[in-house]
Amino acid sequence: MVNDKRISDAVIKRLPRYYRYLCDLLDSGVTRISSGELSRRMGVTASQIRQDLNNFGCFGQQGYGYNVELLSNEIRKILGMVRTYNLIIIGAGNLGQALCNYQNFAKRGYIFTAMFDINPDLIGTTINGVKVYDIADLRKYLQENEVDIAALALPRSNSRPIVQILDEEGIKGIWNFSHVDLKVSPDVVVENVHLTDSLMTLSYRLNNQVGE
Amino acid sequence: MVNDKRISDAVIKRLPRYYRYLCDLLDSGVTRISSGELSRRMGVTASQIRQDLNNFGCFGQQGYGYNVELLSNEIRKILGMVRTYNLIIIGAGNLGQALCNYQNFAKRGYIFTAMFDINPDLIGTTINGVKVYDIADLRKYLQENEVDIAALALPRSNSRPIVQILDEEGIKGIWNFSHVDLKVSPDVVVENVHLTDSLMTLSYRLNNQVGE
DNA sequence: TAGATTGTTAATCGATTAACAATC
DNA sequence: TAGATTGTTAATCGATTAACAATC
Repeated sequence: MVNDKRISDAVIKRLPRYYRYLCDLLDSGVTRISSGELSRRMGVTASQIRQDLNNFGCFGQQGYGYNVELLSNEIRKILGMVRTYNLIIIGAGNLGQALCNYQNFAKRGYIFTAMFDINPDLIGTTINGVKVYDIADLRKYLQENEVDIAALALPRSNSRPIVQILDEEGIKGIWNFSHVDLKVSPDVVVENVHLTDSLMTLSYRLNNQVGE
Repeated sequence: MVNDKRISDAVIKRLPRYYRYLCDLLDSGVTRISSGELSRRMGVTASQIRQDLNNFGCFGQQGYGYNVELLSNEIRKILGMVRTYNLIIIGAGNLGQALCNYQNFAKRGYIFTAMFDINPDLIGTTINGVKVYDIADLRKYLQENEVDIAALALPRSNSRPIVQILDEEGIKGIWNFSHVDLKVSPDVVVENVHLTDSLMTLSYRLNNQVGE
């Protein structure tokens, strides 16, 4: 894909939701949908749906709407879900294990290939078929294996040196669950999941009764 | 607080990050900070920081900047972190257990008081001091106990009837980890954490090398 | 063909940034 | 006092919504 005008983050963040609705429609046997009908179901404007999609191509047909299967496939392509990704998990604690045990990721092509921890009791064990390595072997592992994404599921206090190793060994993406902003090379993609921040936002809205 | 002009979601979402930086500053013994210096550290504009804060009050002083402790306290108040919240976790699987075991939430006043599951092997057990109840007893529990927030950590297929019970029994907030959009009364606050969506966004950016 | 619905341009709305008077 | 920095207004930028010609 040639780099046309840069696509805004707001649009990208909406794509997975479109994809989810389209998959649901497909499952319930709906073959075509108009932006108007989809807008009613999703609670967004039809204009926005059409604008968003037209950032990537013309997937609809005047007078008909969108073919659900075709459109869902297109979005899958746009999101890069037409290949598999190798993920490692740094931190084999509760969260790391939860991620590793969650079956839906593998279904969509996100494959956990290794976990790393500092705790000797965990090193050498296997979680959902994934081996837990000594964190000391992280660099070696990265040099010998193809890794796309590292999920950071460790306390923020330990993340700095780990992130440096990941960066130096050319990691492409970091899925960051540790409660700190990462400093990495500009070509490393970081996706933050700050659970504490999310909970704070929730409690703000609880007290200022925004509702929905 | 009187309902002035409605404060935008974008602003609210940035508050926890300000709060995090301010706490870090406090920990490292910094007592005052200007919007200019904070903007350099956080990588946002000073204008934005001042605009954001002035939605809630005048916390700074010309020629001086902001008192770190005072400002962090103000933001804590704004976010509603000056009281405790009772949370229950629906779904005592890996994710539910991970949430329950994470110590940082309790530190900030988010207290897990009960878990619920459908699995007989889990019911009656205790995780990090929190008892796992039969999901069949959810309604009764809600009627007999003060619950502020329910964390939904269960498969999407099971969420519908559970959400209805929560709604009917007057839950105030739902922290939704299940991969589906909830239909609830307009006064129930929903905060979504869609991990799969987050991973899709990451893989999009991986393929379209946005970097940072 | 007539009706429906897209793709796309134009209008509106809101959020971010810049500028600067007020003031500590 | 002079320098620094806020709070706030004005300018800019970008995102959302509305409108409609094109066309299936």
